[in-house]
Amino acid sequence: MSEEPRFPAGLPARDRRVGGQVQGAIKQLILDSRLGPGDPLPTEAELMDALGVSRNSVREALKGLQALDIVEIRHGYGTYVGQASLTPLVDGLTFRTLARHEDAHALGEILQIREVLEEGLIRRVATALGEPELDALEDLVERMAEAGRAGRPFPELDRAFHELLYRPLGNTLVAQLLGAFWNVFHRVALAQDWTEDPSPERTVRRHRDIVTALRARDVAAAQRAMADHFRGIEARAVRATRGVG
Amino acid sequence: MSEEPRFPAGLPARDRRVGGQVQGAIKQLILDSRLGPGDPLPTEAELMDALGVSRNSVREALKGLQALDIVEIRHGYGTYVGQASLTPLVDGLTFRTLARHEDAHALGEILQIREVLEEGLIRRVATALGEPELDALEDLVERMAEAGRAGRPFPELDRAFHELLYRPLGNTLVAQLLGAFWNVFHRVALAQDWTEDPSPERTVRRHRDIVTALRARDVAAAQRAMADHFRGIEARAVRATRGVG
DNA sequence: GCCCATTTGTGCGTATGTATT
DNA sequence: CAATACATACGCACAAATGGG
Repeated sequence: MSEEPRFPAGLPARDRRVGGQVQGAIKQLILDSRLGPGDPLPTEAELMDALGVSRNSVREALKGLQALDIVEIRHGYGTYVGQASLTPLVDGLTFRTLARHEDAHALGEILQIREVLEEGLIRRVATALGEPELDALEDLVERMAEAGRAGRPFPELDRAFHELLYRPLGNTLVAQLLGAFWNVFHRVALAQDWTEDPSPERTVRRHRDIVTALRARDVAAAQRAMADHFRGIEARAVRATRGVG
Repeated sequence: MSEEPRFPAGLPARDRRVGGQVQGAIKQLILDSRLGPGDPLPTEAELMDALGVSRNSVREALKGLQALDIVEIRHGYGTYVGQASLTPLVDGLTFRTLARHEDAHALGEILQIREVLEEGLIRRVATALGEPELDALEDLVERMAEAGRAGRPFPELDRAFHELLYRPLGNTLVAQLLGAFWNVFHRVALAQDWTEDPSPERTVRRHRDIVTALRARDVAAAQRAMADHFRGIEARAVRATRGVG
């Protein structure tokens, strides 16, 4: 077994895994250039010149970064720094949940994380919520009740409620994370049959209980209301999956 | 074949382009064929034939799926179904944290999520932990103390402690999620200067307090110990970032 | 409205690296 | 070691989209 140098003298030394190296180089370029979301990146031609690789390699690297929402590619216009959002997590988790053949357990895991997060967060946000925020939350509950009476589902209102609830924390990541889990959960649920809420008025009441507890500054009651809320979702989930299986 | 309506500009562009469609087709192929992690995928030639697109399009789509850990590409061997792990989240969050120019706030957000999660989880796991698990945790603490006395840092032991702690929950997602946040946090910290723990014995003691409280089946004390643990990390973080800024 | 330059998207051919048999 | 199968990389040509004159 000879340890001869792998690269002939006449050829430029090319690292293995050029694709991965190019991705790293582009990420480093963004960091070094202090570029923020929305800022334009060099064109593919400039990148292949700057990095000394072919256009295909540049494009494949950009495709990988696009999947991570690190870059954003606009056809016929240019490449830009992405938002680095949590959409890759949503895509990955939805696929993962759909691919594992026992959806019930996978959905239960997601649900438990949401529950732990929201139960802990509501305690932290309870004192930070002012009257205007509480009014806005109550308004959302009213619109939920309205939609429920009209027989319309209200996933957007539910989502908005939870997002608004934790806004005072100023933690943008936790909002996006909860949104991501919410997306995965409802997307997987949509891929199966159980989109209809069997008892909307119950769901509305649980949300109203949360607001009431918060208005009374009763942290423990708010936590209990949130736990009840998730117990309701859980019951819905096991009933649906049992019905399917 | 239905003609898709024009989407508003807000939608991510990759969902309506051919490249995105090829990604979706490959994902659907995996789901329809009931393939699991590690199973082989059709070769590039077969994919371009099956989907009616060129090799470049297939490769770019695969590169995107590889970034999401949905497929795994082995040079010269073949493409396989990936683990759908949370590595994309790690990559995305590390980049996001490094790209936002105020690392302190971004790290604080991650830390708060870890804290909320672990504080809620330890309550749920407290009753499920048996004597063997507690012994294993205590053993880890002993090895931490040993490493601390020898002046060696012990990030792996810290990581193992928290992973072992929540194993009885049987929630694989939460373990991976905590691991992902841990990775991001320490990777970003490594990209700056503050890798050294100023007071290892303090860190060891906080872990020991957690085990002690768990052994006494004192849930409230365990939660307090966990909160103290994170208070320590927080203090370390603000001190380091203040020193840098 | 049309044309045109720029930029990304797609397809094809070819050579090379890598792992299995 | 040779043959085979496959991914990796490069280069070129053309199509499609966008924005501006």
